[in-house]
Amino acid sequence: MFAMLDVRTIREHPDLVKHAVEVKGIDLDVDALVALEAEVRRLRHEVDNAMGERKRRSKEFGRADEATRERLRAEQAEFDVRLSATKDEHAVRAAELQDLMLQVPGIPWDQAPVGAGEAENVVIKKVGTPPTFDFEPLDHVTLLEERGWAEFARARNVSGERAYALRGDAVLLERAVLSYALDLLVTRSFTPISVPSLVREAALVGTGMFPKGREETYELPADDLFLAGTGEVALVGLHAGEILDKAQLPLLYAGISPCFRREIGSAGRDVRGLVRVHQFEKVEQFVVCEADDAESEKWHQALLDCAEQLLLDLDLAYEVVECSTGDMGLGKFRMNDINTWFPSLESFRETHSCSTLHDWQARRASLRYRDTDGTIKHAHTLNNTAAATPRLLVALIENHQNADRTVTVPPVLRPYLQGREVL
RNA sequence: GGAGGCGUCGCCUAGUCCGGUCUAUGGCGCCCGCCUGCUAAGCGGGUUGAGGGCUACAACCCUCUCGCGAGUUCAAAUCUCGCCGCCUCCGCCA
Repeated sequence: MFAMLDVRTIREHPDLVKHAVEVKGIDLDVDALVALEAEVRRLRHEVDNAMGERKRRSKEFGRADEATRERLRAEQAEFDVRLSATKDEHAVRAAELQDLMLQVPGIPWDQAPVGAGEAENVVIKKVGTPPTFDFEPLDHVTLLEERGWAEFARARNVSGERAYALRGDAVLLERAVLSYALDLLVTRSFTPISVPSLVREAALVGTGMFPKGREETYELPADDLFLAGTGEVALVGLHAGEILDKAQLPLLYAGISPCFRREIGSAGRDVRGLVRVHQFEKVEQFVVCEADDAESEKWHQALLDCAEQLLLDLDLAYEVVECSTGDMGLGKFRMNDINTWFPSLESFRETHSCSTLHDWQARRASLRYRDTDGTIKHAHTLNNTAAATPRLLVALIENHQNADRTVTVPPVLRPYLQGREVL
């Protein structure tokens, strides 16, 4: 049974949910949900009692003689008609409830800026300065093409819009960034893990991607599978349905996987180059920790810090944004985007997104743990990008380009490129 | 793609052929208590999960839960079908 909030919480504190619905701009009738929940509970109770009755009758049948059995069979047939009618109604109403429950938002952080969307996000930190060039800098598409580092036209002939093929040093640089990100996380005790991109629907519902993000997701109907837009889907899915021991927490994963997004909602936007593509590589930070506000806050900061460290190491200017309630999405408690400077866009663009989901996602995926006192609780989950390429690659080559069309390699990446200082 | 085997309450396991006191057996582990200079052993009890009644998140009671779902039946761990997963072999293949 999926549930984003405990039904009890919704039942007993509908105002909390209503408030979340309002600030997140969600179309959901909480009163109707509460009423439906009561109805489902009533029907369930009715079914439970009838099942008990049926059980007793069945036992009586076993002890009865043949004449009595005939009578009991007849009675039971009549009884079953009513029981199955109630059962059917319960099933229908429970399914309706389920649909609504999947739309119940997580309660956002009380200090998150309230607003309808991205416009209300607040920049809370700026680090580094965008580079100034004493020559006319190129945008990444021109630079990549001049250096023979990418195929766009040819790739699009093969695979359609937003397709690309990296070539030569661009491939090596991409590999270097991803390797560096993975290694950075490993030094911080994250377990590197490669996860499937091909996932079942249940995994997408469990993460919270579905039902809302359905049209954003590639579907493979012949196999009842989907292409995940992020490694988070499989990372949550790995432990879905489990009851972990508290001693196993926190789980720290550095997940690596190809990611696929249809970009239906942004058709026509960023169609040039590598900023927004359908297929990309990502190293993802993912944490499962105990259900404690201070603990998940701690990990939120840790995930943010890893991403910031990476950008510092890559010598890129960035800003950290406190995302508004309308921008953060259905399940999130808190979201901080990190926007990195893109010279050709003359602006900061999202390269990382750090989210705390509290137990919202864990409830959906039924990811629980046994606490030291023996009680079973839903864990908290968090995630953040570590490095997503090729978008991050764009920032790297645009920011570090030189007048002679070479690109300076940040020192931390040189060990992954045979020590080369420029490409 | 083909053939076969298997999935029981943390782990292992009895039960499945011949449906009903299975409110699922036993062991290990774990928890509580007793005993005991300490520890171990021994003894007694507890130990799947979900929802509900009641409501103090205690006790007690009810329903569901033997991979998941549906079917047959008065009655399903047990019979039938579908799905999921694991194992073995054959074929094909990075």
